[in-house]
Amino acid sequence: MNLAGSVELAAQTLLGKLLVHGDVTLRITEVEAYGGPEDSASHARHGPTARNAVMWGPPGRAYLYFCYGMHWMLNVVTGPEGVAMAVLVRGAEVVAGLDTVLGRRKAVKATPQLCAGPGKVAQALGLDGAFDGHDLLAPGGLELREGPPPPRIMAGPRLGIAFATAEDQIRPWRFADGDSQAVLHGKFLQPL
DNA sequence: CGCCGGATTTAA
DNA sequence: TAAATCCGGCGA
Repeated sequence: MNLAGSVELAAQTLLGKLLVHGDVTLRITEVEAYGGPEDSASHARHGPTARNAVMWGPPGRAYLYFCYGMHWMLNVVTGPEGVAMAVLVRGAEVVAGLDTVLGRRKAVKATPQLCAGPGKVAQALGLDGAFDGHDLLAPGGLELREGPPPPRIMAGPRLGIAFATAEDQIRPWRFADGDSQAVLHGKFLQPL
């Protein structure tokens, strides 16, 4: 899969791809692109630090970070090595391992929103900081695999980035599978 | 070294 | 609508 181009195209490419960890397989339904030379919403905006160092590494690695004191967020690093780009996985559908996911999510039954939300995705896959820097393209552990691309892609502004410049807040770098229910706030999206 | 605030979720 | 909850980044 092509993760080396622009981060917004890489984000669209990741829609429909599969995340596999143990007996759990998720299909990506919602993503957001971050990074590039000038993106005031990106964790890379202040340069490399111990936390975001993986963003400058080769594409196909996982970037895990802890947020709001309680949630882990899964990103897929994209772009050429030396350029900080990453795609936040915001939503997914359970393809396999539902019982494991229900246990981790502390849910009784499956709903379309079971893994709709970045914190939910990482929790469903059983991820934490130990997976930061993990190679998603190599076999073993957490893997990113090919999957059917969505027939329709929706796009809109990214969420939760009030600290960014107005220009970057408007930038339509959030993408979703137009036919999936595992997408939050679908009303703010329009066909790509 | 201390403060500010965050790429969120959940329940009331 | 607010609380939970903690660490990274920045300024002093």
